[in-house]
Amino acid sequence: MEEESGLIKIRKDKLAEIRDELQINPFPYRYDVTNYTAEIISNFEDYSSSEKIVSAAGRIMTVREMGKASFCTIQDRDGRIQLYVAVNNIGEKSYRLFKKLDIGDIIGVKGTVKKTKMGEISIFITELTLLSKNIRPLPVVKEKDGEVFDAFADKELRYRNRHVDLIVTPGVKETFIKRIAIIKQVKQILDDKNFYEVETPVLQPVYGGASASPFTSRHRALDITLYLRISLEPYLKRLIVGGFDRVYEIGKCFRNEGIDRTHNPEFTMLELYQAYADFTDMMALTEEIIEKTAIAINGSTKITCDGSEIDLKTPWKRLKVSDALKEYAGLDVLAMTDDELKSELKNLGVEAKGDFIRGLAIDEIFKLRVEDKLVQPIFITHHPAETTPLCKPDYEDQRFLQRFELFINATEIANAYSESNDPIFQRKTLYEQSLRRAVDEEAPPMDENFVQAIEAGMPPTGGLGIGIDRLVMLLTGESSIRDVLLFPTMRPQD
RNA sequence: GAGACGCUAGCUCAGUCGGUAGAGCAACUGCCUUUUAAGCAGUGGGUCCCGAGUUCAAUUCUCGGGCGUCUCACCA
Repeated sequence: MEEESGLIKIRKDKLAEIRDELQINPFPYRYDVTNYTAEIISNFEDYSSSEKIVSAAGRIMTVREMGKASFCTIQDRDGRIQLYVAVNNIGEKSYRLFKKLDIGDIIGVKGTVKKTKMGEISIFITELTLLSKNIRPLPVVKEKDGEVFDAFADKELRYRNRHVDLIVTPGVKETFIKRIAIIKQVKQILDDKNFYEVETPVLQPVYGGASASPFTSRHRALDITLYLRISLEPYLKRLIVGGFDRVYEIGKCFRNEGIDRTHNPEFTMLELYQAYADFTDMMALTEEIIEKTAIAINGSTKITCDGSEIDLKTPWKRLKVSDALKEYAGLDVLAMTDDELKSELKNLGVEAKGDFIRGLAIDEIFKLRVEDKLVQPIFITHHPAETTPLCKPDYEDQRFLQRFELFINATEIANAYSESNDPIFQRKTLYEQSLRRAVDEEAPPMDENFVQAIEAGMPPTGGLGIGIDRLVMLLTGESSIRDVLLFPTMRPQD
């Protein structure tokens, strides 16, 4: 049992008084809510002139008690409204109840809507029903003229007690409602294009589709190790083979890595696969998804992130990795010898993992020299072939891939390929990748069943992955992934 | 992984050049029938993150630990 603070004891005593002295059930079963606070305020003229009886429910957020008449404010799903609570209007017993109520209690009220002398739209209540008694006090956050006083500001407490944060911190709930709307909008765009939304296994005997350490679990009855997926790719491609010509999934992926401003161990990915398409189709689709969603959510393609003004208006710039290195770092990597690349890496302080691999070296230099300069939306294309085994080489130059990454605000937002569908090539590249486990523990193991699926014949396919959390960060202007995750991963206390 | 910073009342914070601590809000009691960061008067509330060391004495100094925030690095 947690040790009890005095404040909780006092509230428990009040709870008992409400039950025993007033003979009121503090936790009744239901309440007929016919009005939301925001809706009452927007319909004020109608409701006040017709003297309509409104019925609303919400949590008490402020109380101003004055003898025999008082004011308080309740908060419901998307707004607040002031209540005028007078003993003449609700009677002695209800007023005695009101005096025992606290900030944080949930009540139902009925009454008419009027403006007070000070001009604030209020429900002049005639009926008060306690719906739930709070016994653990909430932080009391006050506001005047948009200025917030005594904010619930400790981020650790906010993340560990998100339920409290959602109640008392202005704007938090709105961010998550935006997140919901963003996902809904993205799905709408894909559904309109006849994509099937599917669900694939989270628990997998073999993981793949990315280079990352997995979380490991154990199935007892089967006595096998199962991994939490690190990407959606391997199973979605099996569905393309299976004849679902357009599929997508928005779901959690898990990577056993560090936590920072842009990384959480579990995060939400959108991956989609479209048969008969290539990476240029994926570029067009990416532009459409993000531009349309931005307009649907913010009414504009302009956003502000970490102080940068960014315009998501399409079309976006496209630049090959090698050209980006020329433009942003002054390096002509195509003309550089291996030794020159090695020395550049050394200058950047990178230690080689295993044998020198030219393509990986170029990719590494790109990340360190170019990525943080990519603020406006840009498709970076034609990565070195060695960076992924799952993508088709470009027909013009087999050293590079038909791949792009979308960068916005110096962060990778999307990644897409013309998917590899040559089974001979695929078996070879995946096998070679599995050998890299000797020097790179994040290289995934061989997935024989996946290769057999490709051997069954996969149509030419374009694939696209979008980090949903990062997209939400962009469109809400949040700079930490924790602020767009309802319950970010935290180390437990104690 | 590195560095900086933080942890004191329910919340936001101050403070103690080493002598076990304060404010505002919240809470409690009283007054108040149009308030809105309501007001007025009064009252209570603390393992000062944990442990060790130094000291007559540690919340304060030193060391170690925990947790977090931020920045950097890593994470196709």
